Amino acid sequence: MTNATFPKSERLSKRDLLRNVFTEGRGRTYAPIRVIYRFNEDETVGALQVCTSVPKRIYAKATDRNRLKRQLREAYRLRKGTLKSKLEEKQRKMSVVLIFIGKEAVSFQALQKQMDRALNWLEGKIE
RNA sequence: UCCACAGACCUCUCCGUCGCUUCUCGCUUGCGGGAAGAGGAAAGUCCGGACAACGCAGAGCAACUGUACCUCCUAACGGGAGGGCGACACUUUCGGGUGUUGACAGAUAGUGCCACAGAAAAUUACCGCCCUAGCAAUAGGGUAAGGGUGAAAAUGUGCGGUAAGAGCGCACAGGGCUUGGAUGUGAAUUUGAGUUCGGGUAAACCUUGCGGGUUGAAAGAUCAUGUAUACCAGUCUUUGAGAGCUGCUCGCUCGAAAGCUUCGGCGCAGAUUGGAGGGUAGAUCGAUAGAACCAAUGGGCAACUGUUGGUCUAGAUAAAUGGCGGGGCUCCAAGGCAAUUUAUUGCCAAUGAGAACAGAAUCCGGCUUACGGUCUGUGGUAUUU
RNA sequence: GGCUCCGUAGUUCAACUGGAUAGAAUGUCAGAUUUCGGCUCUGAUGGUUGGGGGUUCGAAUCCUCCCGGAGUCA
Repeated sequence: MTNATFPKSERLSKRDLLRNVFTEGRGRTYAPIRVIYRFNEDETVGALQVCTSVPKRIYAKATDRNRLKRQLREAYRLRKGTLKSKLEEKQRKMSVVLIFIGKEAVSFQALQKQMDRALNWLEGKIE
């Protein structure tokens, strides 16, 4: 597995980029995970930036939201290698938002399986 | 055994591995090593502070707002400790004791309100009783004993007294106010004298004592980018103009609202010229060593605190504690083994779970609310020996 | 993170500053009218006044603690 880290530079935190993803991005849903992505030409950021989110409307307690975000981030971190290397190969930049929209928590194995399918779909979009 | 209350403690642990945040060391400057990394409530934002900006000539009154038995603790508090008084419960050898609890100043400073019912809800007169006038019906007056109403009815009982009655007088009992003595730092307790008998409501207005400038870290400071309608200075023009989460502010005249008195200072707005650099987005500081924690010892009934020694204990900014594998421990328990009282006790234990409430956001002291477990103490209850 | 405000039938609003059965419209249901339906008329239905505790003789109203919702501040 190549480079399974998740430093701060790979997190989507700039306000303009985040707003653009939600207004102009394209998305698809894989079981409990909603994926939204958008290509960008910002020169100050790296090739791939990701933001995780859990809606407050479904999970009212902060502890539940924190735990789901950690699991979502962990599943992404372990499987993102091929997507990132392909982006660097094709000289493209991508912003991604991962939203947990399930009504109840699922096991980590099931989450990871759906994450694989979502990342494969994103790889297919790089052309 | 169960229930209630009070107090103390804990919030699984260890190893490996892949990652996250901060600090630190090393060098090859983006990698490696090391250290640390959520709570008792981090919550609600209900109080009190620290800190910051703005305001402030000084002072008094008013207004607004909070608070309210006493003493102490504390940086401060509406918090806490101890005490007083009242209420309730239990108990009693009827002296009291124990426990729980109270927004516990003033209703004898004033104003208001007290529905329905009732004669009357606070200078009361419907029935009744009594007196006078009258043949009588009735009229005038006296009265608060009796009647019923209501949440609440003019202190209660007895005797005297009277036309009938009435604290009108007296005795006993009870309450209020003023005042003297004793005890106590004080609230207060106890006792003597005088006076008095005036319903409730202040979580109605209010009165009295004490306190409060306003706004809050999205406060505020700095940097880079960079330019206004904002700011400063000069000149000219005009009489009304701008601002506001702050007791709105300002020279003269008039007028409406904005609180007053003494007193100090000062023109406002528009145009234009020059200076200067606002907003937006970002970074850094604020910002983590403190009214800190732990231990020993001294003081105090206690809250708390003095001294000495030791420790460094989260600082993130879309927001850091997670994933996987293994061991231990605890709990639930299918089932197995042994013993006998044949339905109980003891031992072993696959599998499963590691919980409940819940995630720091400037920081402290409290309060309130949510909630799992262990231990100790007190009280109650039932059972067995 | 701070500050401010609100909560009454299924829905939209009342209830005169504490006074008794919490009222009106609309909705729903039933009946009448109509060949049938609508409109119309009549009647009924529906509330732990967001929840708990307190003050008071009495609370939707006053006080306090929670719960839920909304607005606002760079």
